Amino acid sequence: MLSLTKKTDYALIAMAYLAERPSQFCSARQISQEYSLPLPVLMNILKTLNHEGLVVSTRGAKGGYKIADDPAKVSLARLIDAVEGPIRFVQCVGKGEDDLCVGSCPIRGPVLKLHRKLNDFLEAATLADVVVPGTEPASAGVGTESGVET
Amino acid sequence: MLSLTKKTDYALIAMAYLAERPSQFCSARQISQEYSLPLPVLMNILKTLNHEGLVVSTRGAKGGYKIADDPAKVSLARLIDAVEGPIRFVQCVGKGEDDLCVGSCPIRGPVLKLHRKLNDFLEAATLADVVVPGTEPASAGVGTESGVET
DNA sequence: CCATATAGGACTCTGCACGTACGATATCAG
DNA sequence: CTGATATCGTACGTGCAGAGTCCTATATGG
Repeated sequence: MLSLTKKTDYALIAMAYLAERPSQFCSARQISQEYSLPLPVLMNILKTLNHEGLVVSTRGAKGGYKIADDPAKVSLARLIDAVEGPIRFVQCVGKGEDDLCVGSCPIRGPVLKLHRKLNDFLEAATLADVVVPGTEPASAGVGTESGVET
Repeated sequence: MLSLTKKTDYALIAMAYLAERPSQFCSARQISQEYSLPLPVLMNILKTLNHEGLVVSTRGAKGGYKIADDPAKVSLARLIDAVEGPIRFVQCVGKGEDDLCVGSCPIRGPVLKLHRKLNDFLEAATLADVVVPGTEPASAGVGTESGVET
């Protein structure tokens, strides 16, 4: 349904937390308590992030995680890709020989363009856009300020 | 995982098919045979599209579906919303009192902005962009005008 | 009347998101 | 050295949504 999973939510929160403390190691417990996230889940996510190189880890007592790169250099696309796997706006993006797209699919080309647009959008949006409250992420000239409720 | 479902794929194909034949009624069987889609599924989708007012239907022999509006006026957001329900880039968009966002969520505001950007992007992209091959789909302030060319 | 087509359900099956659990390993404090 | 704390790796279980099927009713054309 065109939504990110909770994993990405958690990952975003954790990365935001770490981005604000770039010089210290923070334990998963810290973050989970701060935002009431289920600890085991968060640990799994941090493990993944570590494995993908988005954070660095230190084991043992006083260990924890630290952000690996400058938040301004971490695109949302990379984060999502790390946590959820490759982004595929439509099914037949990465294959080329999808069962639907065997030469007869009339919407393949344009939809691919849309996919790239979305991808570029997520590439351009960085962690810094999410962390810093005042920042306008990628020219937000859209005035849709009304009624987000329901 | 940030992807559209097959329903949307099918709906897009069906709508594209109907958009190219705006003056005649086409049966679900026609479309399903043309693109090798499972007929019952396609019928379900067309039923939904009809219910949402995106197509008009005629029952009985020689019946079928016809596109309801000008393809240029049908946004992808509307189509997706019709088929898959409300678009929610992140979990806590439509509620305001999500379990995660009880005042302490540090990424809520910026993420909401991202959500709106994505939404506007899908609002701006229309069926015509998908149907007509040469059209540039929706340069709708999503930023990143990196010339993505096939 | 009969064939064809949609209308509108209910229904099953499967995969993934989500959360849990356990043992192993590495570091710090005493 | 020993114990406490933390990550590491992996495996398991549950619940829900996506994907597809089936059935009956209804309307139209021949």
